[in-house]
Amino acid sequence: MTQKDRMTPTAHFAEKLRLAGLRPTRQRVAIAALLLDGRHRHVTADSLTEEITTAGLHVSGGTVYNTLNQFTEAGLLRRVMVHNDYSLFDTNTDHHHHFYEAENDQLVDIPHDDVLLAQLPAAPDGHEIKAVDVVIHIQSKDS
Amino acid sequence: MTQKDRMTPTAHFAEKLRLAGLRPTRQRVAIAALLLDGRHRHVTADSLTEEITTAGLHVSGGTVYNTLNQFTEAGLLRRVMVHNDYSLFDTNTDHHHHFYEAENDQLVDIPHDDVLLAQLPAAPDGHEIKAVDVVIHIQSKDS
DNA sequence: TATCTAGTTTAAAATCATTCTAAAGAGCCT
DNA sequence: AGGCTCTTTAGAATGATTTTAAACTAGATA
Repeated sequence: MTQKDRMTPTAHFAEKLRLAGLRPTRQRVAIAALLLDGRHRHVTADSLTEEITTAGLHVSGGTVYNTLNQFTEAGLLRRVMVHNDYSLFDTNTDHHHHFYEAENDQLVDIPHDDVLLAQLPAAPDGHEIKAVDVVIHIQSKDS
Repeated sequence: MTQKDRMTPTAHFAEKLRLAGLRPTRQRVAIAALLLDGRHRHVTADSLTEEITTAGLHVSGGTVYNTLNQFTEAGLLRRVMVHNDYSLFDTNTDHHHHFYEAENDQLVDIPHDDVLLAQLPAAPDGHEIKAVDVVIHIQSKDS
């Protein structure tokens, strides 16, 4: 039985935040409990606010944005770039890619191994590769 | 000597727009002359407005946005998705990828052949692949 | 446990890229 | 030239995100 198993859910997420260098405030722990439970999904500031409300809680709009940015910065979330309308965050931080259907603004994960990058260019002088994002744009066959 | 060689620059771009299904208005021809001359680069609504001004012309803000969107829709430009701050357009519509350095908001083209996608997943049912975008995020080694 | 302080949260205002509006203008067909 | 539709215009509106300044709190210290 690990330490984690003995912790209350709150203590578990508080610890996770501390490890990520973030002070475990009430708001951050609440959001972590919603987003970092291992379920993989895509959220927006709006959808997260909705979840918070549904959970019977309240976190100000500014804090929702700040938290999403801080979690991303800390590597607890991943920002997905497919359009410029609003920010999308992925609770799956493992290396994987995405299908994106613009017409319905649908984002679907692609398992890591389904894309094989056989050859990559060297990073420009003085730079190193931080991440490789592959977005496959798709559309309905009949559209 | 081709037809194109005999045309005035304006007639050449007007023709290009017509072929793309866009009525060659004064504003669209002017923007086409700036962006579609074969030079590969990345522009924003702002940088384009600046170019227009430098050329001694004036096009309203709304029209700059509309034109950028219409050109993209028509396949004369390509939208590049690397951040959510503002829209970026690539005058190179050939298939190629990008390096992106977030720290300095630097976007660099990667020649088509420098990335080899050896394996791609099948598109979800009823869908087909429209485009595959690869963005390689880089950072300075010392940062 | 009371106190302190830096980091946080808050609601509201501010920002800023982009889109929309209604009126004036311009391709282009006859 | 006349007319019809598509465009352009300046300015207002939108909407996501950030900023503000004041109130609050986690965590360290006494």
